[in-house]
Amino acid sequence: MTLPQATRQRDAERTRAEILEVAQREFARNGYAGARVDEIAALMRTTKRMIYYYFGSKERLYIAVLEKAYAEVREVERTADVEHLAPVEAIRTLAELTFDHHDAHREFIKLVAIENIHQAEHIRKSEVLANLGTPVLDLIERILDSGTASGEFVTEADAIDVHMMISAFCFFRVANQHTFGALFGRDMAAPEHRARLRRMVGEMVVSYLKGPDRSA
Amino acid sequence: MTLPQATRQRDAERTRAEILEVAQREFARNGYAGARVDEIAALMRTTKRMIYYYFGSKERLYIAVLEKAYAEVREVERTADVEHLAPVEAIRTLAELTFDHHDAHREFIKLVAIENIHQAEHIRKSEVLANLGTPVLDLIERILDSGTASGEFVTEADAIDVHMMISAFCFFRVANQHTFGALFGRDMAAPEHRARLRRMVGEMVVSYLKGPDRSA
DNA sequence: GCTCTAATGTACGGACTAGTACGTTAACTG
DNA sequence: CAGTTAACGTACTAGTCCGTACATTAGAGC
Repeated sequence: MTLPQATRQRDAERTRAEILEVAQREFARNGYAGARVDEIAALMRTTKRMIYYYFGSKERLYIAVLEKAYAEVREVERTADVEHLAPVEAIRTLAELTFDHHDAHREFIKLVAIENIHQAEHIRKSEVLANLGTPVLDLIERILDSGTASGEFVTEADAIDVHMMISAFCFFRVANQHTFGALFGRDMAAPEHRARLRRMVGEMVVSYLKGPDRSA
Repeated sequence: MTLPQATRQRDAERTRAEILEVAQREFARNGYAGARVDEIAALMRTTKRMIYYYFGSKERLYIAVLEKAYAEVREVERTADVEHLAPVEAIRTLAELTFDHHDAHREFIKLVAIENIHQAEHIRKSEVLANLGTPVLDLIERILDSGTASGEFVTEADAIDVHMMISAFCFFRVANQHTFGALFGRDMAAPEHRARLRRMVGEMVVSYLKGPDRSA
């Protein structure tokens, strides 16, 4: 049989994938400037030569890592299934799923933080990422429309605002856990806090959208 | 007169201060690993030799930058005067002040983001920062107690949670503006969005604390 | 099996970068 | 105004790090 064997010694796909995987860890851990090409090579079965063979430069490797990470995240977003729920529960569930999602993709969070330090210059160099629409915005918009129509939501807010509010909470809890922990002595990643904060983000966005008119 | 003149050529205080100032810009712009000691020196009236004379190493310089930045921020927090307001307005105003504060200290925000990428290892090395209490927590606690006593706040939340919620929103808007802008085409720093988001953070925290029991 | 090329390994270069050895001078003290 | 020292400048080093020239081989197609 001439089918590609799992044990074959030369396998472009596999080598490329391994480089991306190891590189993501290294970049997430040390930032762009702090990441070492030699270190990435040392953690692989292959050599530094291959990194340049497949990606050309440290920067293009970094961009490839970003593209892969964003692609995976988008895939998860696409599978969020909350539209069968009533608006209040739909938006609460979406917030909690976003929370779980941030909780589960810490390396991605770090890459985003790193990219912001560099003012997103690498994302802007990538045609793939620059044109990456986000289906979650459409989803939020439909939920908001539905909630406004039924009168459950009274606060005027657009989908981007709501997405931002949810993301801010979830992102901060993961991205800033270290300085927050050092300064306030609270580990936001610990199970007991994690569970409470998860409920909090749902309550927060629902309360906000239901609006202030409670003394009516 | 032997008073130190503004034009004197040798002035330890002034040199030290200038190094810290330039270093803060350089670290905030490029991250810890990306910052160049030579570049800091090139942007000053003095030389690299002085950086090592006063701070000993790149890392100790970085820690000194962090300490100074945190000290300034704490000073601002200390001057927040909202306790004469009723609980709802107090917490709303505090949120908006926090918003303004983040808006005005972008370099500090970046330093915090950078420090989190390094898992706060430098903060933990600093005795000054490790023991930096935060008066804002006491303030929030008093507001919450007051609001709970008057029945205006029904949601159970502690001061750290509320502080986290506010900080997350304000921090994210500044820290993630670049990737957010690149992906969603919205500049959260633009004046029109800035003003709306400022109202949003106040509304958000007030709505959350007032709680869900509006259909009573 | 032979050939051709994609895939891989080795060894090194050139530029950069944190840190320092050594020398000098301004300014305070008495 | 002489002596002392804190403050400062120059020139260099040792090591690091991205990138590459050159050599080699596995495997696909004929």
